[in-house]
Amino acid sequence: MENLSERYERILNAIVLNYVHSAEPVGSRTLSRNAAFQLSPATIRNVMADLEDLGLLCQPHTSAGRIPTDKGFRYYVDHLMELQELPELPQTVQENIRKACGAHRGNMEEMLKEGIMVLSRLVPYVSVVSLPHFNQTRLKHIRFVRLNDHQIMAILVSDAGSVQNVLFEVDTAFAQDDLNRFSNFLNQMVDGLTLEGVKRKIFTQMEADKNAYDNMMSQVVQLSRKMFDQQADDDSEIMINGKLNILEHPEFADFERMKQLFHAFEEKNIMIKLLDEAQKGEQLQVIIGSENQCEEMNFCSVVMAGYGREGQPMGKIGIIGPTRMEYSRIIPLVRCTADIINQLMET
Amino acid sequence: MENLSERYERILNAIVLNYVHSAEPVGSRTLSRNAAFQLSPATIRNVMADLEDLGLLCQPHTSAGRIPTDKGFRYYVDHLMELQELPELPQTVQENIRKACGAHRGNMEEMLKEGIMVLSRLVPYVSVVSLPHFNQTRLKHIRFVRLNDHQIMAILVSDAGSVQNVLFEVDTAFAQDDLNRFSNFLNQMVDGLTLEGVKRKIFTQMEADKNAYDNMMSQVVQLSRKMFDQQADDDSEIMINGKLNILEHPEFADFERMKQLFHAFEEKNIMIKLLDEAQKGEQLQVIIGSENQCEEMNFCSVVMAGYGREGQPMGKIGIIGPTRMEYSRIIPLVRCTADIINQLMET
DNA sequence: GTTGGCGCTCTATGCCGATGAGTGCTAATC
DNA sequence: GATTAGCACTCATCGGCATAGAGCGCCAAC
Repeated sequence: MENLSERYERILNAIVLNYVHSAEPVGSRTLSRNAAFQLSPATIRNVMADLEDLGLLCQPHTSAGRIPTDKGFRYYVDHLMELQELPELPQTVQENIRKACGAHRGNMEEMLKEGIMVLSRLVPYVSVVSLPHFNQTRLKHIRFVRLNDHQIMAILVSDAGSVQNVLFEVDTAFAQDDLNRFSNFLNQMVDGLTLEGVKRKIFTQMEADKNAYDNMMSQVVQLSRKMFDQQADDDSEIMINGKLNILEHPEFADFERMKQLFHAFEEKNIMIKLLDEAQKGEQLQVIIGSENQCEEMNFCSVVMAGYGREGQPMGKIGIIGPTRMEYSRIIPLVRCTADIINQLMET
Repeated sequence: MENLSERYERILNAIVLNYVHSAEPVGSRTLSRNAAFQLSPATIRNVMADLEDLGLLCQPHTSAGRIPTDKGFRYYVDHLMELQELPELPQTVQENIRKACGAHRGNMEEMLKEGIMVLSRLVPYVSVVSLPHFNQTRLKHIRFVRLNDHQIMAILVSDAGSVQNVLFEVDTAFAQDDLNRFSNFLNQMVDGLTLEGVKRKIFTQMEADKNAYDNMMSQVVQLSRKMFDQQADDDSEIMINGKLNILEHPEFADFERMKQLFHAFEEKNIMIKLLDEAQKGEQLQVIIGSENQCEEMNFCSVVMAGYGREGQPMGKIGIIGPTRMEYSRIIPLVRCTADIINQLMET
C-alpha cells in the first residue's frame, strides 16, 4: 500500500478515531463539523469516495456513513498511529501492573495470570496469555516419590517455577531411599537441560547402555524411560481473562457472532493457533480482523507481544478486542506489560 | 404443599412436560387435544385457573397460556416425577460415562474433568463439579525438594491423587540429603492424617517442643511450619463445562440475563456457594429457580449429587440448566454419574 | 480544486389494522 | 354438581404504510 496524501491521511485518521469511539458509520457532515477540517462535507465526500475505491473504507449500505475496512485499520496502525506519538503508559498504570505481577515472582503461571487479570480490568477487552511450554523450559529438579509398591510419582520442577507431576507404574518395588539416590544422580546428569533435552539424553543413553543391567545409570535410565512414557507431551497452555468484557461492544450484540467467538475462546487449539500466528520474531504484532486465520475471530483484532528470558521467547501475551479497537491505547499497554514481565523474569 | 387431586396432578404434569419441551406457554386447547385427556378446553381452563390460584402456574400476560412457576416445578419434581418411574440410564450411556472417567483412575481431578465433559455432551446444559478440598483429603506423602540455598519446595501428595506444591524460603541452607531424612521422618509421623490434621499436629508439637532445638523432630517441625505459612489455604476448586450449551435455550436469548449468568459462571465464589447450598447430607439435591440464593441464577435450576469415598463426602457434581429443565432425564443422569465416580474411587 | 444544492437511497420509527391464540364468564347440558 | 359450548374480550405479533432523517453522488457554479 503506497502512501496517501496528507489530506487523505487526515481524513482516514479522523474516521478511524470517530468510529472507534462511536461504533457508528461516520458521515461527511460529522467530519466537517470537526473543527480541525476547514473543508465542506462535499469535499470530504469526494475524499471518502476515493478512500472507498482504495479499499480503505466501506459503507454498510448506500446512504450510510463510512467505516474503515480491515485494510483501513491496517493503514491506520502502520502509518497514522505513529504520527501522533503513542502516549507512554502513565506511571501509575505501569506501577499497577508491576505490583500485580511482582506479587507472584517465582511462580510464572501465577504471575502471568495476574498479568492478564490486570489487563482486562484496564481495558474493555479480553486478555490472553500462552504459558511457556513445559518441555522447553529448563529443568531445575527431578525427584521420584514412592507412592506404593507399584506406583511412583515423578516431580519435575522447571526453573520457571512451574511444576509437573507424572504418575507412572513400575513392576518391581523401589525403596524411597533408592529413589532418592536415583533422583540425586539424575539431577546431576540433567543439570541445565530442557525437558526435551533430558528426554533425548535418556534415550541415547539407553541405546548406549543396552547390556549393562545392574549399575545405577542403567536403573535410572529405565525409570526415566517409564516416566517419559507417561509424561503428557502437554500442549501449550492458554489462559484467558475478561471474556465478559467483549459483550459490552455492539459488534457482538449479534447472538450468532457472539456464540462463535465464545466457542473460539473455549477451544484451546484455536487460541494457540491464534497466538502462534505470524511468528516472525517481531516483538509486537497486531492482527487485524480477517487477517487472522481463524474464521470465528474475523471480527476481532489481536495485539500481542512475546515475553521471554535472556532473549529466549517463552510465550505471548495479548489482548483480543473487536476490530474497532483502541489500538493507540492497547499497543503501548501490551508492549509495556510484556516488558514488565520480562524484567520480572530476569530477576 | 398438600397433595392435589389426581386430575389436577395430571394437568399440572402435562403442562410441565409440554412447557419443558416447547418453552412456550401452554394453552387449554393444546392440552385438550392431547389424547390422554377426555376433557374440553373449558374444563381444563377451570383447573388451570385453580392451579394458578395455588401459585403453581402463572401467565406471562392475559390471553397467553400458562407456564409452571418455580413452585409448580417443585411440585412436579417432588410429587409427579416419581409416579412415572424414572427410566434407568441406558447401559450404553452408563458405559460411556464409566469409560470416560475410568480412563483417569488415580488422578481424581482428571477423572472429574472428564466426567463433566461427558455430561455436557450428553445434555444441553452446563455441568459443574467441585473438587475435593485438598486440606481435607488424606495425605499420602510429603517431600521436601531443595531448589537453592534459600528456597525449598514441598510436594504434598494426597491419596486422591492430587498434588500440591508449596514453595517457601528458609534462612539456613539444607542439603537435599537432610531434607530426604526429614521427609521420611515426617511421612511416618503423618501417615493417614488429613493435611488439616498434620497442621494441627505440627503446631501442637511445636508448643511441646519449644526448648529442644537440635533434634530431628524440632527441625522437621520448624520446616513444616515454614511450609504451612506459605501453603495457600486453598478455596475449593470448581470446574465448569459446556457453558455454551446454555445459549441454545430461548430463556437466555435476553442479553442481560445471559451476561449475568456468565458472570456467575466466572465468579468462583458464586459457584462454590451454589454447590454448597442446602448441604443437608442428602444424596441428591434439586434446586429450582429462585430457590437458590444467588440472584444471577434465579432463572436456573441445579441438579447435583455428592460424591466421596468410604462414606466421606468429598465434593459435588451437578448440572445447571434453565428452570425449564428435563428433570426426569437429568436426575437419573446425575445420580448415576455420581455413583460411577464413587465406584471408581473405591477401587 | 472547492463548494452549494438537489435528488435519490436507505434505515429507523411509529402507527394502524388484521390475525390468532387464549382466556374468563355464563348459560345450557349431562 | 360437574362438564361443556359459546361468546366477548385481551393481548402479542406481524405486515403494510407513511414519515423523518441521515447521508451519498452528481453537477454546475465559484
